[in-house]
Amino acid sequence: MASQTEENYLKALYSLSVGKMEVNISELSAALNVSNPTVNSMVKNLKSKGLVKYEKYKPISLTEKGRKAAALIVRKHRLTEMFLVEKMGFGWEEVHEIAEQLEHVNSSALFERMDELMDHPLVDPHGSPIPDRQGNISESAYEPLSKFSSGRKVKLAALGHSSTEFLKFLNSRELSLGTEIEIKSIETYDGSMVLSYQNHASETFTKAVCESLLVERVG
Amino acid sequence: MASQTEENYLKALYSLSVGKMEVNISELSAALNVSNPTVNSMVKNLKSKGLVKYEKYKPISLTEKGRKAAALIVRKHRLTEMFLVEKMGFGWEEVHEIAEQLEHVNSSALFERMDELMDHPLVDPHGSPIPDRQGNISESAYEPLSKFSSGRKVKLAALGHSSTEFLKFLNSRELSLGTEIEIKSIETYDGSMVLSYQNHASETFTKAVCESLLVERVG
DNA sequence: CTAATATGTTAGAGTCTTCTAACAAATGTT
DNA sequence: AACATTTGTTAGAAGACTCTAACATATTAG
Ligand SMILES: [Mn+2]
Ligand SMILES: [Mn+2]
Ligand SMILES: [Mn+2]
Ligand SMILES: [Mn+2]
Repeated sequence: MASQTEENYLKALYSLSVGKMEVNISELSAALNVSNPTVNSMVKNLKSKGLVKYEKYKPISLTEKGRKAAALIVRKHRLTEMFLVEKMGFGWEEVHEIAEQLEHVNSSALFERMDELMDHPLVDPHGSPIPDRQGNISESAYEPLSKFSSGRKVKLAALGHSSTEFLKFLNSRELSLGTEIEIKSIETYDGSMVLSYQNHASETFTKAVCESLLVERVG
Repeated sequence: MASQTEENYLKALYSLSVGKMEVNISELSAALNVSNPTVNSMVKNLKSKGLVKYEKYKPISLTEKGRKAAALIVRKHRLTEMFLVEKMGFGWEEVHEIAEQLEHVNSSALFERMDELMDHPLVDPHGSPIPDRQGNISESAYEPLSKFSSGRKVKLAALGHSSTEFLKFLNSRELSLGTEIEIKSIETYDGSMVLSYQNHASETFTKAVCESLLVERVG
């Protein structure tokens, strides 16, 4: 059984590994808000437990065992977030901090019950996929809105990141997952996009925002 | 903010203080499954934080601050147990271990939402009262079934203790909170009672069991 | 009241997680 | 290539929580 601290290291390593296959000591210390020497010693510890691959001065990667362990924590995190939104009425911007704690609860019964009560959801409230009981995850193939051109109709499917500030910003624009969006025009100077959706005829979003809006084609 | 470990000490101290006003080092170490010296040093630590009163070789008691802190953890524990039973379909014998972990989650929003979703329940699934937001608790005045005499009609209101084994035993006899019970007869030799309730015309319970069945008079 | 027993305390140490200071290796820049 | 910068490692220490062994005090029994 990994400690709560070890679990947080595994999960951070897992998130940082998306796309890339290897992670630096410094990236991990930044993500976890601890010093480099702290990460260095914890990585040695995780190596001794067969959870990470690591050689002095080389980047770190998860072993298959470590990847699975991390995915199962992510599963608990995302099931919790979805449960808080779907069954307890929280907003999508309120759930991450709570899930950060609940993900360490040791009770398969609790998370299996959440899963059942929600009819086995496939994604969390931010559109990120929920790993299955075996730790397998179907990485979603959505593309950033910024990749599309004027006139295109798309549907908001997920977010590139889910900071509270970003989520509150989207709330203020009444933009939520599943919303159908039409690209009215694109400003060539700074890449900002003018969008139309629901009862918003014309809302402008910066390029940075549009890169974090992951969408799928519609129609 | 008290650590999870400190919270468990406070809560144990709180439970052991019911009735009595003071608690021994040894009682506490037995309850928490740690050694006497461990408790000794933790008690000094809690004293330094103003949570307990303690002098060398004397029994321990909670300060008002400590009592309130403990009651608020008990509140989270019992709200969680009730939520797991009422909203997630767990049995009353399954929830204690999960609540033992969830009670340490730092999120007033989570527990307030549970409270709201259940319409501010007054007791947990074992009939124990839930302290209010201020840490006030209304100690219930139920009496053990063993105190009553033959012919008396009562209603099961709470349990003297809630070990998994006891709860499973009550499940096997289809006895749950709220059940109306009539005392058919009492065996003078060993104090065992023959009870009638619901579709059980005649069930015998030992004195020990009847002392843990807390009831209120009916009719 | 003394002796035996039970209970509580101190000392010293170990694990886990973290830090800072100092040093070493790798990388980037002229 | 030589120097400067970034990145990673080692050493040493601290705090939180736990233990065992040894000692001290309090309680109980004769
Ligand atoms: Mn999250
Ligand atoms: Mn976490
Ligand atoms: Mn309980
Ligand atoms: Mn607990």
